[in-house]
Amino acid sequence: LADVNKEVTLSGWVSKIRKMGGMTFIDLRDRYGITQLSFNQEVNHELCEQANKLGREWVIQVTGTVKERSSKNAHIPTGEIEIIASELTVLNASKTPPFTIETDTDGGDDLRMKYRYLDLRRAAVRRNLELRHKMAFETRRYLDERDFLEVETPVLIGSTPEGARDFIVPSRMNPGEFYALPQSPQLFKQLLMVSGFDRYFQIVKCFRDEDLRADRQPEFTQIDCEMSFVDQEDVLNTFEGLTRHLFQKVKGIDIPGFPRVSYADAMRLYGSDKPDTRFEMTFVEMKDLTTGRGFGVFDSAEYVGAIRATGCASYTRKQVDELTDFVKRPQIGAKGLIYLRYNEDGTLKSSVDKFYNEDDLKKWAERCEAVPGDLILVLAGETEKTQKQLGELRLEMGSRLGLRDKGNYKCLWVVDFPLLEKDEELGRFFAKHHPFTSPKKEDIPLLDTDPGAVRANAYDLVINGVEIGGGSIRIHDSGLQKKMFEVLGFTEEQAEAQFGFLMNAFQYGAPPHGGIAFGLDRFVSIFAGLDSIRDTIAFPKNTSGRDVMIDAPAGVSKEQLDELGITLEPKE
RNA sequence: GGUGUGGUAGUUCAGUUGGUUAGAAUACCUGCCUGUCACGCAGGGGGUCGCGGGUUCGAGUCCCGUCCAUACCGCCA
Repeated sequence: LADVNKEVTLSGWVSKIRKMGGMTFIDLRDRYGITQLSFNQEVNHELCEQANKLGREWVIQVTGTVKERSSKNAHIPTGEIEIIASELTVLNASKTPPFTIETDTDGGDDLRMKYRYLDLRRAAVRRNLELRHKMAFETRRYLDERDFLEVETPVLIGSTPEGARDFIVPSRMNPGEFYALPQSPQLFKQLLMVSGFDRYFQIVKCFRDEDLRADRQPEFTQIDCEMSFVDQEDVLNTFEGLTRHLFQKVKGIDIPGFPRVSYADAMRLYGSDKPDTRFEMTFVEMKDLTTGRGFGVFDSAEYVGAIRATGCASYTRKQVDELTDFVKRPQIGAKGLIYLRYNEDGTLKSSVDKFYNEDDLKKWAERCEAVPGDLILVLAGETEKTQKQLGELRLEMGSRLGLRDKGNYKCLWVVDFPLLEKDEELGRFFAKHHPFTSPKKEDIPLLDTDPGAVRANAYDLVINGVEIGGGSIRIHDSGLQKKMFEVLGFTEEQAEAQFGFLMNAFQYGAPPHGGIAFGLDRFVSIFAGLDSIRDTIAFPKNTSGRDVMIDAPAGVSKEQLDELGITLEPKE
């Protein structure tokens, strides 16, 4: 409104045309929003006719005077003003786009990705990229103020067999040999610590050739950080600070200090190493209360666990059946679901009344701190599996009860991860984080006796049930590193061949160090309230790893293959 | 690799028990309309029902295969 009566020149795209007969209104869209242009037959007949000939998404330049509208639109920011056009230039015509360029577009995901350059014209998508920019910018500012140095690390590196599948790049100058794209700059950032860059960060593309999900892309961006002369507490404090800084500067939200939970407690209370702490509904162990009444399922179970759903005693048979079907889906894999209704009138009704009398059930309710109106859901079986299943059920109930509000942010550190994970099929241990993660000092003796019980100086940042980042304090002692490779089943030769350069470097005065990496795409999706990271990325891939816009990947010419010394087997 | 869901107009979708000429909304085109902003009104054009095979007098609909998309499981140190 401050610009009223000023003459302005605007350039942009024709978003909408409303022809009223004697008047024509055009919504002009540019990066900053929508402005209404007004044309009037009586005032300028020729210009109005010209405006009537425009089509959607034509690029135009308009000169005119800013006027206060006689009828205002309270729904849009520029709804009080319009431009009375005096000059109109068509800079470029446009084909009619295959979907509407609006916040509530009629285009499906498939089509939007094929015409991503049009999709990006939509304010809803553009805002995500603006948010991403702001988060990256504020990250750089926060880390710069704390003397972190951004250093670029190579993208063409060597393949390592540990961890995710590598993307492989053939080397023309070294026929038969291949680069790999980094899954993360892990080794390089540790080498930078040896070099004395005691605070490093990089906002960096990483690559993993694994199957995709809504929150997984083959190339994704990490805020990758490493610090020297620090312990776990320093790293946690620094990056809790970064997270709070981002919430403050980008979302305008003050988040209190992050609670911490050990991996063991997270599994015991939530059945997940990335619990959604926007709601409680923690697990209650029921094994001792449920054994010895002749109910075989519970008697034979290693674990019996319950959750209490507040106010759900009124659930119909159909609703309980839905929950039973939910936990019995193959992806979850429970055998069945036991319920106990604590009715409003104080009576108790369960699906196992045959085996348990009212006193028994009363004890269940007490253990769960249930009150009349509550519904108790019980799963039983092998401990680890059942906890995971109960965790899925907990999330489902949280969603059903509306306890997972996207605008409510709960941050959590999960700490004390196990160092190793046993692969039951191969019968050997793998590093849960990576092989350079340091064990807790007091657990080092267990490396020989009970490796599975060794806890690591490793931590994850979880926001609303999404793993946003993780890291660890690394091993900087070559003796301990050797021991670690031993436990992981590496021969000395294998360790030397794959990580020799790091082992060598560690012999030249490696400082104690540790770090963390945040998934920027996921971080942005949480801030934007999106379930998928796809719309936080300008040009994402679909679930088959394809870019449907440029149609990649695609075949290459025989000449290109010949230069690389690559021969393709004919498809069978 | 596995399980589920989906594929019909430019787009988003509906389509009954297998049965006449496959519909709606929106977009597009034409005309009318001087304060619209999801403008309105009247009219019009627009379909390889993903693809291949089968059952049947007859298939968008049923069966088999296949491709594509998507969510999840496996996988993702």
